[in-house]
Amino acid sequence: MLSKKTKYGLKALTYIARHKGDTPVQVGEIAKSEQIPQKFLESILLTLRKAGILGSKKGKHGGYYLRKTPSDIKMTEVMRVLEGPIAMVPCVSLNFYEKCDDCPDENLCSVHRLMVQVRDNTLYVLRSTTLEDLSGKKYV
Amino acid sequence: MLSKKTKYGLKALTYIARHKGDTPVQVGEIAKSEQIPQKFLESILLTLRKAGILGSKKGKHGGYYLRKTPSDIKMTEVMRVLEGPIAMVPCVSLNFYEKCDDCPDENLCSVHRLMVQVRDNTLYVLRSTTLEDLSGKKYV
DNA sequence: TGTAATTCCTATTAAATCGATAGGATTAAT
DNA sequence: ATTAATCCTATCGATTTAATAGGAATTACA
Repeated sequence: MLSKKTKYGLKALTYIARHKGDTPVQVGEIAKSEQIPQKFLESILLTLRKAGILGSKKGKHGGYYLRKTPSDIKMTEVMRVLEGPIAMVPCVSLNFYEKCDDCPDENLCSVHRLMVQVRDNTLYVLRSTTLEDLSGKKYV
Repeated sequence: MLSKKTKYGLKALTYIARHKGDTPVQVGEIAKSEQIPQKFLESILLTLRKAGILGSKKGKHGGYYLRKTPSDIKMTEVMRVLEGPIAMVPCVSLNFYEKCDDCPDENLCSVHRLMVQVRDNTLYVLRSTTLEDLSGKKYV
């Protein structure tokens, strides 16, 4: 299940990507427009900034902006920052690998092999989708 | 993240599918072999039985057996019973659909559209994989 | 220079979920 | 009867999630 954190984060990124002009976008504006609790959104954007996806300007007339052009922001990156591992089990995770306590041999584990398939298919989608795709009106 | 419930359930189903002979398989045997807490596994197999995937025989020499041949047990079915919706958000779920409170129009929601893609790819894998695939030695 | 507006940071909380355990009721074979 | 198994309900502790609270730091601008 996708966490609200990730959902809100994706919506906020989309909002910022659609924003015209070179002024940063304020949390309050996004929160209001997307119906997201402002304080919660603050912490999410902070996470995205620390991950290098967003930049920020403090003080009056401050706000957030993208550090890269939307077509360079892949969904794999965003999902890993907000949601964590893309794999459904740590033992098939590329970026957050962990061995299972139980499984003596991963290659013989039926669950492992199934989850590799799921991971590969999910990765394909997330790698080939960028923020530009999300923020466009059309979506193929 | 895949719950332990689902992971244990898949391992147990695989174990039962590999079992030779027409005697039912006992919880204790599976628990021991797969390193699963027995009481926890009991409740999982009960769930699978109520969902019609497993049958059971009570009393001495009792146990669990498959209600269908392994090649007829799709991963979509098992996952929905144990893990719940396959979709990452309720608003793109085929079997557990729920409208989002926020989103006024799903077709305009960037998250919705991304999650449809993820769902379709995951569904493809889970639909085309059966318990027979899991329990076979080889896996393509 | 002061005030308002904004991001930044840490801590806390309420609720939900997860993983597991407990204890016995029921059923069937011998 | 006795034994061995599934069946059922309830509970518990730990973790995670979603959100809130309160204020510190920074900046624009009158």
